[in-house]
Amino acid sequence: MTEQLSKVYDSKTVERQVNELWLSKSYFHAEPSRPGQKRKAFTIVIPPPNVTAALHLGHALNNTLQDILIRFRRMEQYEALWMPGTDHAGIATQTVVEKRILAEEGKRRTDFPREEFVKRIQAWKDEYETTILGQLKAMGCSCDWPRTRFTMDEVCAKAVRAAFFKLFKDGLIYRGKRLVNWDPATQTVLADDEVEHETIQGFFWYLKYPLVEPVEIDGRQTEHITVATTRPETMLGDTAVAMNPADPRAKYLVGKMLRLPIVGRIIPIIADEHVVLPNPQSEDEKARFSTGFLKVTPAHDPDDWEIGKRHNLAVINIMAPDGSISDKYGWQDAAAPEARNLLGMDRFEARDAIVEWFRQENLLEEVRDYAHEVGHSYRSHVPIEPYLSDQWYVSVKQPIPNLSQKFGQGLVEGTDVPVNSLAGLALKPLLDGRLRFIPERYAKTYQTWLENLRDWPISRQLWWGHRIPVWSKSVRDTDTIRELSNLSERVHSITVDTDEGQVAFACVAPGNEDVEKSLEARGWKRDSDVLDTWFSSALWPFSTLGWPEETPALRTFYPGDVLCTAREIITLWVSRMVMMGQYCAGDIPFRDVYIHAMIQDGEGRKMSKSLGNGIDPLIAIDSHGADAMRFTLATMTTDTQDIRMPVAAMTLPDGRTVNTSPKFDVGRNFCNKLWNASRFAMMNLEGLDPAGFDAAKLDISDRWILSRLAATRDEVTNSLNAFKFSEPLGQLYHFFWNDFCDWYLEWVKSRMRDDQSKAVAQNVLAFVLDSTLRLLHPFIPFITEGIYQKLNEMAPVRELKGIAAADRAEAITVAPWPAGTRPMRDPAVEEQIRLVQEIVRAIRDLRSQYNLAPSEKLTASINAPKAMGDALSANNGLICQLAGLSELQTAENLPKPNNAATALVEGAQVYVHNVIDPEAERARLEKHKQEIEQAKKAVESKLANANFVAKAKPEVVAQAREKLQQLQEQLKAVEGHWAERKS
RNA sequence: GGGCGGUUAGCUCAGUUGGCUAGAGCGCGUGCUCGACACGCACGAGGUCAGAGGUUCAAGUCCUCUACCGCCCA
Repeated sequence: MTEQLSKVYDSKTVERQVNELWLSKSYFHAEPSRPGQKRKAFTIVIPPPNVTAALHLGHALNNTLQDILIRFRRMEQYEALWMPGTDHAGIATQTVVEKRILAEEGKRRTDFPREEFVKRIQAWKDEYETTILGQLKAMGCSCDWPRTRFTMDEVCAKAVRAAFFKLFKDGLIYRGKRLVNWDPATQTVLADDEVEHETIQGFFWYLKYPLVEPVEIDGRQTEHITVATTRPETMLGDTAVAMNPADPRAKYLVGKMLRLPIVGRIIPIIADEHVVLPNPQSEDEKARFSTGFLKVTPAHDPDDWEIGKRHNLAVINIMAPDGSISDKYGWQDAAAPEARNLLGMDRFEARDAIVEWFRQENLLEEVRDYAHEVGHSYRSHVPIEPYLSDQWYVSVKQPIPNLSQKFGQGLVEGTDVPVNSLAGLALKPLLDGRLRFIPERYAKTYQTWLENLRDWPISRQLWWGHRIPVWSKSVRDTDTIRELSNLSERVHSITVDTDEGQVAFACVAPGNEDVEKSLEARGWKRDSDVLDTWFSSALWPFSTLGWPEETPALRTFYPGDVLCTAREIITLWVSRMVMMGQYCAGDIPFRDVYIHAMIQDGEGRKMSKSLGNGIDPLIAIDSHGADAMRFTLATMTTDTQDIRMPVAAMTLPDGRTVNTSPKFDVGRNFCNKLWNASRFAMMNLEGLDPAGFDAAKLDISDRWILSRLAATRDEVTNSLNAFKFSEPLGQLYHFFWNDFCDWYLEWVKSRMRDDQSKAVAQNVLAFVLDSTLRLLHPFIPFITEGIYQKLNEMAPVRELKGIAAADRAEAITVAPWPAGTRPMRDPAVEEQIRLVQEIVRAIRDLRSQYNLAPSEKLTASINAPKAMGDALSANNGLICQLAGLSELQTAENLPKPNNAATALVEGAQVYVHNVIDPEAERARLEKHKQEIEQAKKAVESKLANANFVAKAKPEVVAQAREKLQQLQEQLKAVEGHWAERKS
């Protein structure tokens, strides 16, 4: 005899054993040679977690959902590839390591040579990559582990070089002087999406600027105009003051000159429609705060930059890269002592000093409280400084002529986005319906972003990342151009006018280290910046498969199928993958984008380190088990935006206090139930003989559970196809716990003691258990595999001869998804059992109401109409078994015995005999009567409404009539009994 | 400022195209230690579906407005 399942479900043991099995057998490996006529490929690429830190619960959710999808498809016999890996996360990782080294060693990045510092980050990456991959395995993620990639490994680096070169050659990469989002703390540029907007309680300062010559306005001598600003320190770089031409004062003032305080610079008053007209009564806050005069600082404000371009204003940068006031970066008229005093001050110090100066000079007219949005670095959290800087850009709306044949040309309808521009390549598939968001509403985020897309700044002043493969040299050196001319295929170059004259920039194609060396030997300098992290992330779906090489993996698994991610990176990441997928690999990288919810704590706050409300997946796995965690996460995944997960502290044996959630109990309880039900089933499978099965001998409970199984199988399959997660789990929960455990297993117990019925029951039991495990496997893979392995020992063949063939597998993870079993569906049987269940519940209710011990066998009878009575009589045994009856009689017009308690079930009256508590019975009947009367009144008034009868669908009216009749009968019965009791 | 989501039982959430007396899990109450499971079994209590108005024979569901909570973008 084989050993049974252990009595207690121990998640840790099962998870360890099962993981060993899976990994030793390489079940998750996807082989490019296998897909063909019969077998199709199915691909999901993991959103590569950042190597900055260990995974949190959001990752657990994200990866659980991906695993459910990939396991489902693998069981559906797709060649399913889940590509794993991690992301170097440039700025984020570098910042984390910088902070740690500063805290532990008191050293800054600049204290290290570049190579050495990068090595330190590499070490951090190695540590966290190991942690992360370990976490994913602990969660049960069925990734193709040997394929694991890292965005900076050799394979990905090659793709980055190839993609960059292609863009450069197509003229899509350019160097531009632009106002960028500058983070003075980390001293790097941030993309628009990396800027977080926070509302700040700040001030509007009203500064008076003197006119060079006083001006008479409507008879009044005017010596000053007043500008309002939230950032007074930028006034040092003002090169004009603008006013709206519609302002009545404009005709007197436009063209006049001002003397800029502190600096003494003479600047003009210009007319620009961008300026908001003052209006104290306006709804618009800006109009209420406006003076009508806008100081224009082109070097330090994006709007002013635009105004400056329109009016050809000078651009004066007054700050050093660290955000301090400086005359070394473009400010040349800092001669006045007041101005020189400010040099070297931090921007916020300078703000205070300048406001103070205005106050002392009586030029500070007013200070008003003002709440406004200020951009902050998502990394260092300091306010962003708009800053003038040379950066590399990718042109996103420029038509790419060599793609017009494949992708067409002209504009995407209703936009200024050319079809064959990068933005167009990403936008068009959505509009064509080839790219789909689930839930659909997120398509709008994607679409709007692409329609309003600005060029993508891709250089970052960091050390950790893909170094930009561009070398430069001044053209004044006469050799420069000649040096390039014989390298045409391996190098592409452009010439740019810079402050230092003409400079040649050469991009070297990948795999030409010799060229790089020879250029450097001749004085060419490699760009010291690295690429935006999202550049390599954008290539992830194909760089991981070996692009630009035409590898078998790339041919088989690209384009992929599903991307599963959070909504916050729809713009940053999803759109860029589509863009680059189209541009580099010629097709969209996936068809379906599933956007899942964000996990919040019980109060609806984001989980974060600073709030201390995060949950470590490994802690949840430790406290409840990986399957329990997955079950709970999946069951909470509906298509809402947020998931609330109450957080509770827990003390570990070692005394540490950590967070977990009572929500995981739901999953743990389910797993425990599954374990025990399986254990019970297997205890009864000894001597199972598939050959002895005879479909003709199925009893009604068998036919019922098979029908329910078939229905559940179809529902779950449909739900998963539609990217539902909570729904299929709910269906399985109900089927397994309510149908299978509460009813079928209870009924099967007695049949197991009877040799006549045992053979059939055993076969059905084994079959249903097997199918149930398979349906549950994508959600809770460990426990289902553990039980399946045992089932393979105990009952190697699970088939129902003539109904369902055996399709065994050595592991459930590679077992086929249960086949459609439509012939097993039997609505008539389901209806009969439903009725049986109603009767059983009614009797249990009476038992409970009259405090009859569960062990006490009762006698009952049922007065039911002929058809119903016949059905019930046929199932007498089932009712007696689960209602605890020793005797049950069912017939039409059966009189009510004395001392019986009554329950009404549809058209039938159920009598439980020898219950002697007339008082309680009368109260019950009274209550019942009221309920029925109330329901009856509702239906009656509906039917009394002529409009309802005339306009509602006929079947609805018929239904109402039927209902009324039933209620009338019930009322009659109840009234009869009630009267009886009363007498 | 623009966009999106939410508000249903004490809690966390379901509720398809409008149609039986609005469901589940947890929690709560009562009773169960009968040979799988107390992480369990049975039964039960608990809801003016945020508010107002409208469409309709019929509204949790569709429309309008309001309030509150939250997210994304500028």
